[in-house]
Amino acid sequence: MDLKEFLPYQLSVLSLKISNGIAEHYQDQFGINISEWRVLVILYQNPDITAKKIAQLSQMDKVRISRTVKSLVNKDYVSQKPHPLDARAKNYELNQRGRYLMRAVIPDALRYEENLLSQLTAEEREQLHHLIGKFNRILG
Amino acid sequence: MDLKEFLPYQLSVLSLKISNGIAEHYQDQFGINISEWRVLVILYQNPDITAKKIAQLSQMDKVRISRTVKSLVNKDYVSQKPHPLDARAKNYELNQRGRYLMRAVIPDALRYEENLLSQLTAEEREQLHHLIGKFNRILG
DNA sequence: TATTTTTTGTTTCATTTGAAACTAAAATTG
DNA sequence: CAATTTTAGTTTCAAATGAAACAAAAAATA
Repeated sequence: MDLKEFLPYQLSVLSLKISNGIAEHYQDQFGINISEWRVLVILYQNPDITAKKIAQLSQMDKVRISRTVKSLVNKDYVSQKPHPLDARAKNYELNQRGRYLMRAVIPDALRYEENLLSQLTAEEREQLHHLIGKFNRILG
Repeated sequence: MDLKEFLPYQLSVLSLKISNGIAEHYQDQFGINISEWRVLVILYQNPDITAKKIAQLSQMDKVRISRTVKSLVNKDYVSQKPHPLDARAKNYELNQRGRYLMRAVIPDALRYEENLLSQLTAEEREQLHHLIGKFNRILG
């Protein structure tokens, strides 16, 4: 039994390497963490949604969403308004500063991904894509 | 820009799914967490080593090693003795209970991995192995 | 309509984490 | 061989996390 050959271990190490690299980069360049980045992407594509919807779309826990949205409102990237039909909820959307930020961050993120993927052959990229899909189906 | 298609996001979700699944399983079945599991595997293969050596072999932080080893000693799976040449360090090894535990845990872990891998074709397994190696080389 | 149950979101609490500070010992240097 | 630097490991601190308890509103039920 060799830990280094054990698949779950390999995946965990790999994924940690990638997320830590990205987290550090976003923090340095834009002062946002991974949770904030994820919520920002969701809001970029889905204006005027509630925390619940953000949780669904991001696969993140509701406590984390609550805190992340609060932080993004404090940092003045996101604005909130009362939900028209449900007094418990609020609708969130990127404000001008938020949209401006995203126009800088997104190309940067895509470059990061592109840089990673560019070091694979077309065949390897295809295989990677296929395997991720397969694992997600297996793991539900 | 679709978060669900973004490679770092996909990898993070995938790896979290797998580690959480395993962590829960180990906790339920054996009362040990991922850190403990990793250190136990290392000690199974490397008797009489120091915390520093465990850190090197496991890729884990020294603070985490310090706490994990302490916990394993408290749970009476690991014994310690003074290092013959360095009074700062101790040598750790599995005791009888620890070896007994590992004889139960390791086949269980291998079954878990086996079950995951068995749902891939031989070709997919080969590709997976290749891609993990490649990513590790890319990411240093 | 009044009561109960469910849902949305926040807060509290305990746990995990690792950076930084620290202790003590070993190695190096003058 | 004293003084300094490095190393092994622990403790302290602050941040991140999520389960559980909570508040408030909506929905379901009687």
